[in-house]
Amino acid sequence: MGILERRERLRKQVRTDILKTARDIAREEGWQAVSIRKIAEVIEYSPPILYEYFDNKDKLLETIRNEGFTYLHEELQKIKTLYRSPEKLFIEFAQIQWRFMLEQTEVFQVMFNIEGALCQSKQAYQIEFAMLNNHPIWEDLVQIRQRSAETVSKTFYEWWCLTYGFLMVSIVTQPRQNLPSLEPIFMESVRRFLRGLV
Amino acid sequence: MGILERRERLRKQVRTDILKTARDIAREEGWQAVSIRKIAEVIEYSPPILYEYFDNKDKLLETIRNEGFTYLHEELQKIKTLYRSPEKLFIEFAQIQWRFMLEQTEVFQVMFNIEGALCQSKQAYQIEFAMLNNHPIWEDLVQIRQRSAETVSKTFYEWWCLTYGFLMVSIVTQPRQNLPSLEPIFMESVRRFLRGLV
DNA sequence: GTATAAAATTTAACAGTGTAAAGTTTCCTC
DNA sequence: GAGGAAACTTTACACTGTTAAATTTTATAC
Repeated sequence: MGILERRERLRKQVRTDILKTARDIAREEGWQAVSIRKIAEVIEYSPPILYEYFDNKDKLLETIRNEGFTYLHEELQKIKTLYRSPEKLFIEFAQIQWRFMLEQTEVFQVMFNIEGALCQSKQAYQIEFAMLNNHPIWEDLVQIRQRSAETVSKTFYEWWCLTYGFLMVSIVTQPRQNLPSLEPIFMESVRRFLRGLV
Repeated sequence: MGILERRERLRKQVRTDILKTARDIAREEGWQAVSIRKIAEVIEYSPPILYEYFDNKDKLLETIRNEGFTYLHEELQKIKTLYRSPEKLFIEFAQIQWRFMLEQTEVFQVMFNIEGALCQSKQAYQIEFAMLNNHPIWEDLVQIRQRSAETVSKTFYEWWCLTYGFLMVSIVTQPRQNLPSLEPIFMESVRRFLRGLV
């Protein structure tokens, strides 16, 4: 009896449709324009159906946020096998972060609660910083800085703030067409930071 | 006839009351909880009265944002007379930025559209970056870096992103009670940046 | 002091929001 | 085909920003 499986497939499809629609509306009109009713209209269901898939709007955004962080972790894992030099790895990852912000701006906005995106749950950040010990980029940081674990932990936070902070400021304060011209400046900041570490 | 003047005084008072109330609610419950009706209730007027003072909610937030930037500019002007060394000046200003974020968190949130605060008008940023040429901190940056105007302009943007970016990331991702412990890390980032400039 | 004009303020309304409860339809099993 | 469960919709509530119309308060002229 493939009925249950078919139902399960459909459920999964609707779920991803909801997430995609939310991102689409956010991309077109900004997060302040994303409403349960609008999503429902696009996926051609009545609004309460969304609550069969997500407890509330906040959990929906939390899912998008988590998917964003997951994507970046995966990208980092990929390039970890390509670059042996820690410096190269950091620089490459900074480029990935920049591209991510440009191409999936609306996801980035949810990840850091900017520009009208608001996800009250801060669980993702706790996980992010709790991962410190087995964070994909962590061991490389140890390689560059031959210091105590605490020092490296601090440096990791500095790195986090430098990269994501630069992206946040840029996306919030700069008009879209300006962003590409700012990438070299971002990369120079990253390189300067890495140089300052030795 | 002091009638008109009394009216004008009262108008000014109500206006500042509106701004203060908005900040108060934001401080207590977050910006997503700030509504025209709630502000009206606190200042004991009916909601439409607020539109006699601000065109719309966005302009109200814009005012709070502008006051935030103005405050920081003034603080910078003050310390400019105290410190002759550019490095010292930058470090001191970074400390002022940190204090400002801690003590006027809700204003900082509006300034950078984070955590539910959303002011669509981006005029303040345009002004901020247009001021580049006569920005209070600008001339000191030239002193440290003996380079072309373009290079210094880039470095100014890097500085902006480093400081405000660090604050943004910290305020969004960290629980309140963690923030004080992060100030030294912030200051170290700032010092490392300045060291990297020479 | 009262009538009149102007200014100040409120009430009512519209179209939108997230979300819960109740009602309805569709589907699957026996 | 009947019974029951699953899927889905309708309705409702308490909010939101904002506008137009109605009302009250105030200041001036007689």
